[in-house]
Amino acid sequence: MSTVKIGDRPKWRRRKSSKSPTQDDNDCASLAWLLNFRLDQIVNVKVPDDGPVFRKEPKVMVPDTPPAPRKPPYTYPELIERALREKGELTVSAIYQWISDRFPFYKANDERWKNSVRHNLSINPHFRKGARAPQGAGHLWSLAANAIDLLPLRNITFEDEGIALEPLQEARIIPCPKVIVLDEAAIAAASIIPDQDLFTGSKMFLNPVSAEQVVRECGLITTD
DNA sequence: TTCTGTTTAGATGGTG
DNA sequence: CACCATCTAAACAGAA
Repeated sequence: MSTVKIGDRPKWRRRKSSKSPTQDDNDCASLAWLLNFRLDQIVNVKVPDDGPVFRKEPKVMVPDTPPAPRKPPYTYPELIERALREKGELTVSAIYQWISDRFPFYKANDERWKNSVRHNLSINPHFRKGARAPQGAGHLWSLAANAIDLLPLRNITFEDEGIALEPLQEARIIPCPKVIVLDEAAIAAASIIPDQDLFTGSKMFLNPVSAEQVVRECGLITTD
């Protein structure tokens, strides 16, 4: 498990641009370099991180700011999953709201964790994008039919954190059309079956595992 | 313009 | 050490 991040220390790192360098990037007058600049890497001085600032006097260290809320021990997929199990289906902004309401660590005006939430919604097959939201921007997100409960896998619960949770309702499951489920199975199968041609449907299996078998073995659900 | 959604890339920590 | 899961950052496109 990763243990970093928000609030631990700033990351003055910027991703290398995938674009070719522009004139501005090479221009000495550009201030873009400043974003990467850390004084403490150039000279031997201590640059305080973003954490609470401590006064030197009195002898007892007193934080100037109240202690920052501790990062909850849940991953983003776990947080999103719980929100969706509790509410059925939510827009992205409602997921933000659900998380920041329950976990002060995730401040409503912090863009960083929200980016991660969107990232997880996009890449995690646990989550399905449904119809457009009736009002507001974006779509309604819900749990995929084959989504399993993530938290029990780690033997933790939200109650461990003293978080007041509403009773779970039967999550609204977006039924996956069989073709989509089989696509996922085909992808899974492709990872264990060398030389399978997904496009031509070639049957040159080195290991005779069919997509249907993967569906069965992996517990994927088909909806006819 | 802002928000949403997708994608890519890199960092980090755990595990075998 | 390699691999994996996760987190974070960022670029970018499309919709409202």
